[in-house]
Amino acid sequence: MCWYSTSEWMEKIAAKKQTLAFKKGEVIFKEGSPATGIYFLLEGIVKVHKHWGENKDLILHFSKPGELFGYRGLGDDTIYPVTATVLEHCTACFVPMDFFNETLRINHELTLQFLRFHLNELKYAELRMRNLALMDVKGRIADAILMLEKRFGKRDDGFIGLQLKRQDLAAYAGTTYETFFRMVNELIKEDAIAVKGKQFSILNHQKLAQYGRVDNPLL
Amino acid sequence: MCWYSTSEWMEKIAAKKQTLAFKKGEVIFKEGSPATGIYFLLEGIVKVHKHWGENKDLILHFSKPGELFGYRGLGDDTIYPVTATVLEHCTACFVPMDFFNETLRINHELTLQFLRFHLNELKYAELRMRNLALMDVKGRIADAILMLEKRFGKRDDGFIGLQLKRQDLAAYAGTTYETFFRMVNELIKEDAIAVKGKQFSILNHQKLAQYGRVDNPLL
DNA sequence: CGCGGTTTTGAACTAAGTCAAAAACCGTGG
DNA sequence: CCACGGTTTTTGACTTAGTTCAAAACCGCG
Repeated sequence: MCWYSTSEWMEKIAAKKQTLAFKKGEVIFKEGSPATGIYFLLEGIVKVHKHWGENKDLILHFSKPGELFGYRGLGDDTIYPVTATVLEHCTACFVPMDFFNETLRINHELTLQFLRFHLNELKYAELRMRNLALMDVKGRIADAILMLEKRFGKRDDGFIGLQLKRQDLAAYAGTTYETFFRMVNELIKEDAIAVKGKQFSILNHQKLAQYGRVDNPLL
Repeated sequence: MCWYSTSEWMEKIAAKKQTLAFKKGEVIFKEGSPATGIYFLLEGIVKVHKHWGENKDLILHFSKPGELFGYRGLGDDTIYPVTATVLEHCTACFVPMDFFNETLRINHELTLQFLRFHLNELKYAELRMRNLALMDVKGRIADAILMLEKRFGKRDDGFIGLQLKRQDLAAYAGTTYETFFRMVNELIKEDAIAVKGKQFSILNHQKLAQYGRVDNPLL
């Protein structure tokens, strides 16, 4: 996910531009509002999500320090197609759209890396499309948990290095709170995972992967 | 969708490289097989899809002449994450991966266009993710039909310029054949669309858009 | 004319969503 | 240290959208 890992560009940016702080629960930008720039996350966790109807939304992505978000505002129309909300207090460095576009025009290496990054994002998005359309809820939840461990690692005690509300986990798996809850219980009963408060840990990757799927690039 | 429209690159390619012909029903490349290159479609229609389980699959995209497909094989792993199957007899020009990558390395303008294209693809994929997760079937079918008209235009008699099997339409909307059928009946009864064999036409965009959604960039 | 593939319909079934209401948990301020 | 109010968590009962299965009817075509 770190397309820019070999790029010095980001460091330069981070040093030069102003950094902003956002507190838990704050909305950084909202679906439908004009896209003014992209953000480079220095600390904290952000969720990127899309909503539908009154109180439904689907979480597309959790961003962690060192990653970009808001780049979905680039492209043909300059409106954020997603909302970004702070899950854990964060600081981010804001890069105005013009500046970023200009940089892309000039820096071929960066453009290539950015392209590469998006190719992977696209693949992942399409994988999830299929999962949402064809896989059952249990499988999607299994995938969600595997993804979390992969992306946020696990601590010494085995629990995943990121604690989320069940509501958010459910919204990532594309299901309701209650259904999520029931499925998690089943997974616990089957000794596939263990849960303690907001902490999740995977006991049996094998079993979990049976529900989810092998060909997930994030696993 | 025509990211390359202003690029001369494609013409050069099409002139230089060999073109291949595929007949209806033929699989051009298959999910999981090594990605050898990308294709530039000259004639015909191709569906790009992902499968799951025995007999389920989700259609991600219909490609028409003048478009690329197979670029999803680019990126970190060089395995096609999708299958491409011919819907209407087609000819395509094959561009080996190495060559394409090399071109990207050299041609900055092309890279930028390609990036732009993918940003839009990503947005669209994420929009559809949300639709699959949160919208009901009727809405997704409405969207599918609107998308078809938008992308393939309508003929003089008002019918959409592409005829698909219901099976494929259902697979695009992420539902079963039978459900698709029933929903289409409802839409007909409500005078939102008209159907004649494989031909679909939209009678009331307004009504259709109510089920689907305004914020679809393809509409 | 008959055969293979669609289309159409009905009925049964089930996965998942919805609603509602305890129970547990948590910070915070007295 | 406890009580309080609000947010999560946990459960049960119910509803329903959508799938599945199975069997007609239909249609184009060799």
